[in-house]
Amino acid sequence: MTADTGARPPRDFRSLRELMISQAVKLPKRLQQVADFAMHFPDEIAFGTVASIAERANVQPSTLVRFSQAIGYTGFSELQDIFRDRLRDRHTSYNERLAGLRETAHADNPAAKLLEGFAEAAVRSLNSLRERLEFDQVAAAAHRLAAAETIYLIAQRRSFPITAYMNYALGQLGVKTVLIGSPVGTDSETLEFATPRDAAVAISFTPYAATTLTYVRQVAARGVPVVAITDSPFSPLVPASTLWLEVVEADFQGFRSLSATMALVMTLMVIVAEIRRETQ
Amino acid sequence: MTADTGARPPRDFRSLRELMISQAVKLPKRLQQVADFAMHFPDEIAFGTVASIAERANVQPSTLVRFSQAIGYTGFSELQDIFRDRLRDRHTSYNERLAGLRETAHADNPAAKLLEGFAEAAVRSLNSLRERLEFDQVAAAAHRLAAAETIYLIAQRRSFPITAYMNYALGQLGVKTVLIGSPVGTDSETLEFATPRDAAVAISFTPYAATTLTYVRQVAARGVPVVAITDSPFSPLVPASTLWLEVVEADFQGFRSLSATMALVMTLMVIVAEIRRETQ
DNA sequence: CATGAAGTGGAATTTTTGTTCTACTTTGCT
DNA sequence: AGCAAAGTAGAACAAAAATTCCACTTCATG
Repeated sequence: MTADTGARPPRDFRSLRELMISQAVKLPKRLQQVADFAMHFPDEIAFGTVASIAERANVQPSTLVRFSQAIGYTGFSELQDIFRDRLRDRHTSYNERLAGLRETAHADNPAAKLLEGFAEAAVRSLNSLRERLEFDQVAAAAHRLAAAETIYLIAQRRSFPITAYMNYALGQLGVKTVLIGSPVGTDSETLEFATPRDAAVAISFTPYAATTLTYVRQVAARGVPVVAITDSPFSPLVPASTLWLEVVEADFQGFRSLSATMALVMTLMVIVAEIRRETQ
Repeated sequence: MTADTGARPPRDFRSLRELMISQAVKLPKRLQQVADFAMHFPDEIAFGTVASIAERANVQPSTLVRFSQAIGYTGFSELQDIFRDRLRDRHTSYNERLAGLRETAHADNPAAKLLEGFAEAAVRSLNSLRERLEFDQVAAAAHRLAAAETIYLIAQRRSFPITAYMNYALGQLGVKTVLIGSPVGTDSETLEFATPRDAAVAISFTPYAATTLTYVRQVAARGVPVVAITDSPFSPLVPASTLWLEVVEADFQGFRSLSATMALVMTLMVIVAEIRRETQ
């Protein structure tokens, strides 16, 4: 064993990078060459094989293993994991570090840990939405909804709060809505009043609530345009709807965030209100 | 060979995604399951091994290979390359893209700007909560609620979705709740059943809904412990409640985020459930 | 410049991984 | 209901990978 300090090796890319740059451990020529290569082409380390990387770095395969061990890992694969994690949840890495800092601060406080988890899941969901949302579809959905006389809001269980909020907010904006999911149990009858001049918004995530799907099919059969908000192209809502938007919420401890969906419907509602104002 | 169209398979992630969504090739159940998984956890495909992915997706290793071949690749590795390439050129420019894409590409896109605003407000709210929340108070609140026979949930207007969510989630956790704010108009009578052995959660932000305050005073007068969630020490809810938690939500275009409050109540609910489990 | 320790290259070995094959199950059709 | 076709699970196999090992080279030191 060469430069092994006995200390534990870095668990994340950031500190591994620090270590390599600082040269706290003086590495022999070939190993230093590997370090340089790794900092220069981190993706190569993440995706390559020992053989392929060795070739590109003009080094023997065994050198890569020795390098990994010199830093303190048991083998090359462990080192590679660090490089892969870095690419895994690209946008979470920053937040995770923040979380790590906080965790040490309130290490023994379960409430702090939980809040951190939920907040982190929410932020992750929001970032993924920012990156992946198809804004054309949002605009198309908004036009559909703006043209509707009445907007029927369909959601059950954990998605119900979203439609409850839409019901309130759209009311404030002067848009006529009907909130499905009332405890009165007359939802199906209520939906019989919907016409093709109206529209519906349906929200459902895995595992898709059966009644939501039933209602969507009911109104779709009546020719009512349906905007679905769901979490996968393979959601049963997709084939039943006119138009759909994808939101994937991260979860923590089995509780799925609602933040991204909330942000999406807020966006949608504001655009609907704007179109209404323009076309009046 | 199954659904192989003979056509050449996609060379980049984007078109592969399209293909899977469009269902141009109708896939059998297990292969569809793989497609679903791949779209949900693309990173898993990029870094995992056939065995590890198969396990996570609840599928046999051979299914992954058949899936790849059904799309037109010669084997799994070719498919995996697509997923890896996607991460390769993403990360390098992620920060630039974040800054650049949003401002240049969507410069004229109102939907993107709105979403950006709402997402940003949500993140800001969450961060402020993380920094400022008094975790001791959360623990105290959780103990009060855990000791309650029934938890009454009081909120109106824009806060109602929060209690609607709590009603659902606490139900899942086996905690008995009563959701105030039903359209039936019998809320005040319902609250007459509350006793000091119960508890209430009241949520209200500026401008404080009058009925929420009325209800809080009503139950407080009956000796029911009240946990208030509000946005200022000067909120009228504070003097009327046993215990209060502060959440300040940022807003954008007049729409206040609900993300921080959501994260807070999730935290609270999990702790309540934990205490219940321990003391039973 | 002799000598031991550290470093290195390349082949040998072991482990992991992707792929193929076959018996069995499900599905769709008459 | 019966039968062919399509789909699937799981083990067997082949390929490719990581790791180890050992002979050889370089370097520092007295």
